[in-house]
Amino acid sequence: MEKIFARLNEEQSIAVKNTEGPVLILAGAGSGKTTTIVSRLAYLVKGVGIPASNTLTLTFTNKAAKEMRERALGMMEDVSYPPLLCTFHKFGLLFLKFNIHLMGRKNNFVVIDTDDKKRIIKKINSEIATPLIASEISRYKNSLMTPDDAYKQAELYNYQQIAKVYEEYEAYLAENNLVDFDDLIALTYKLLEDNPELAKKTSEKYQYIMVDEYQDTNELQLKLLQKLCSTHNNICVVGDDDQSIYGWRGAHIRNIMEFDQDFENTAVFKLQNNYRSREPILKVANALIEHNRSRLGKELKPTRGSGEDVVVLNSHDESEEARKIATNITKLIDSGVSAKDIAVLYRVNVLSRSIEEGLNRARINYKLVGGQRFYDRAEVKDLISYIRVITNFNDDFSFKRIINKPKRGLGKASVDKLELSAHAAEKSIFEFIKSSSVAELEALVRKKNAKTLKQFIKDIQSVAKVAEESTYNFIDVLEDTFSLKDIYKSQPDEQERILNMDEFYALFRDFIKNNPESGLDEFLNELTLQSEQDQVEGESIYMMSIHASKGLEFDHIFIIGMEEGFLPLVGDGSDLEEERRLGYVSFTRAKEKLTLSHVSSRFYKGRRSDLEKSRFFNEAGLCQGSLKLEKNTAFKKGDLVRHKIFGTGRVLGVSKAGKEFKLNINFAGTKKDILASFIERL
DNA sequence: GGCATAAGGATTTTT
DNA sequence: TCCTTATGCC
Repeated sequence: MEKIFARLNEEQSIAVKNTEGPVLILAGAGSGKTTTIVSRLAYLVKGVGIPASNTLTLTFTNKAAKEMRERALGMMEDVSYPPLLCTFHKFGLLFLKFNIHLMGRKNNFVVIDTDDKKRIIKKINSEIATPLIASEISRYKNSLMTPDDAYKQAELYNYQQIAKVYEEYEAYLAENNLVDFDDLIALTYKLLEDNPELAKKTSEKYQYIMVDEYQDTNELQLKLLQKLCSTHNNICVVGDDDQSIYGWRGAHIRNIMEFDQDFENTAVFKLQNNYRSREPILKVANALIEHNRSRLGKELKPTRGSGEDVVVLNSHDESEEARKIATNITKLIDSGVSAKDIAVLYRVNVLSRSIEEGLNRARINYKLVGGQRFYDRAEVKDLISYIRVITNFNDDFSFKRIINKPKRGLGKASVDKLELSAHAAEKSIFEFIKSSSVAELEALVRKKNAKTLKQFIKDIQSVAKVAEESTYNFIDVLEDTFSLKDIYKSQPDEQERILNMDEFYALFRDFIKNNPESGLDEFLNELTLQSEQDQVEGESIYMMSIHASKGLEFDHIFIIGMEEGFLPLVGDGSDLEEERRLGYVSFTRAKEKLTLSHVSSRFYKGRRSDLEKSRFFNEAGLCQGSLKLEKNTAFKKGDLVRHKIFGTGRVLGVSKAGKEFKLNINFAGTKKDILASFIERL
C-alpha cells in the first residue's frame, strides 16, 4: 500500500483514492498519467479489496496494455487472478467469443484487417474509390447504422451506391463468418443493447472500469462504456484534450470535453505537474496550445527547472536543413549524448527522406519508426492466408490470395472463372474444385493446371490434418508442402522476404509453445489484433511522424518541416486546432532540448515550392518581436530588411500589434505596415 | 499470364 | 519524386 503511494504526488494520490463514481483525470503531457492509472488499479485491488477479475482497464494499443499490465502486476505482487487489461478491440473479441451465438453466429469467426476489408470492397465495387467506401462503412458501423439506414440517409447517387456496397459487404462477412475491426466493438455493443440481461450481467462483472487515452475514444466506444457501467457508474477515464490528434480517424474530442455531461456527478482531477521537460520547452508548448479555443484549459507546470532555450533553425532548403540537423546531432553525440536519446519528428513521413540522406552522409545511424508493419508485409500476409484456408477451407477470400502462390499458372482470368462457377454451384471455390472432375476443371482453366488444382486441394487437406494432430509441427509441414519460400524466388527482395517468413514461423512456434492448448484460429485472431511492437533500443537515433511519437519521450527533439502547409498541414478536412495539438504533442516529447526547423523552399510531390515559416513559431512566442524580444526589439529604425513579395526596404518605424511588432517599411518608395514575423533582416 | 511502360495521385495510423 | 494502378503487347 505505501508502495503504491510512495511514487505519487498529492494530486495523483487523491485521484487514485477516488474510486467511486465517474472520475475524469485530465493528465497533461508528462504528468505521470500511466503511473496514476496503474496505481489506481493496484489500489482498487490491494487497497480497497476489489477482486482483480472485477476490474476492466481499456487501452488503444497493445503496447500500452502490455506496459500497464507489467507495471500493475509489479505493484500488486501476488494476485491469484490478473485484472482484465487489454485494448478495446481485444475486449470485443473476448466478448464476442462468448456471446456472438446470441445473434445466430458461430464463434469461430475470423477477424479481418483493413487490407482484407479493402480487397472485399474492391471486389464488390471498383467504380468508387475503395478508401472512401472503407471509411464510410467504418463511419456507418461506428454510428450503428445498418445498410438500410445508410441507404435512407444517402442523398447523392454516389452514396446510394456506397450503401449498396455496405449491404453486400455485410452479407459477405456474414457468409464467410468474418468480423472486421469495427465489428468487434459494434457487435459487442449490439449484443449488450439487444440482451438487457447480458448487459446487466456484464456490467456487474466489471465493477470498476478505467480507460486510458480517453481523448481518442469515438462515439461508439462511449456508448459501449455507458452500457458497461450502467449498473455502477464506476468509470475512471484518463486523457488529455490537448493531445487529441486522431480526430481524422473518428476520435471524438467532445467525449473528453463533455465527459461530465455523459456521466453524472463526475469528479475532475487535473494533473499539471510536468516531470518530463525543462522549463523553456514547457513555456513554448503552453504558449502554443493556449491559442486553441476548444480545450478544457490546463497549463503544464515545470518541475525540472530551467534549461536550454528552444532553438529555431532556418534553412534555405531541405538539404541545408538536413546538413544542419546532422551537424547538431553529431555535436550532441560527440558531447556524450546517447544516440537513442535523440529523435527527429515530422508531420508527414515523406519529410524523412532528406534527413535520411543528411544522416547517411554524416554517418549517423538512425531507426525509422512506423513505416510498413510486419503483419502488413505481403509475404507475411501470404502465410496468414495459407493458415486461414487450412483453418477454414471455405475462406474464398484467402483461398484466392494463395491459389497462385507460388505460381500454379492461374491468373486473374482463370480464378474469376473458377469463382463464378463455384458461385453458380453455391459452393466455395475450394469445395467446387474438390467436387469437380479433372475434365470439368479443364473446361475452365488451362489443361495442365486442372491436375495441379486437384493436388492443391489434397495438399491443403493433408496439411490441415497435420494441424489437428500436432499444431507445433504444422508450420514446417506447411512450408515443405507448398514451398512457400519460392513465392518470391529470384525477386530483388527475396532475401528480406525469406527473413520475414522465418520470423513469422518463429512467431508461430512461440505462440504454440506459450499457448499449447490453442489451435490455429486462436493464433489467427491474436495476430490480426497484434501490432508490431516498436523495439526502442539500440544505438541509433529515432525518426518518426509526430503521431507515432505520442506517448514517447526523448532528451533531444528536432522537429523538421515547421512550415505553413506542413505544420500546420492544410488540405480538405484539416483542422487547425488539431494541427496545433500536433505541435503541442511534438514539443512536449522533449526532455532537455527542443529544436524547431523550417525552410524557405522544399521539394515535394515532384516540384519545388516556396514556403512560409509556420504560424506556430509566432504563437509559441518564438518569433522576432515576440515576448523574449520585448526589451530588445529585433528591428529598429534604419534597419535594412527583406520581404518575400515586396523585396528589400528600410525600416521607418516600429510599433506594437498585440503580442507582435508591426514595422513601417519603405520599399523603394512605397511605404507599408507589415508584421515583423514576415520580415527578414539583412 | 506475365512483363514493361504510362499515367495519376500524394497526411497522420491503430485495431 | 516515388509509389500504386491501368494498359498494351508478347
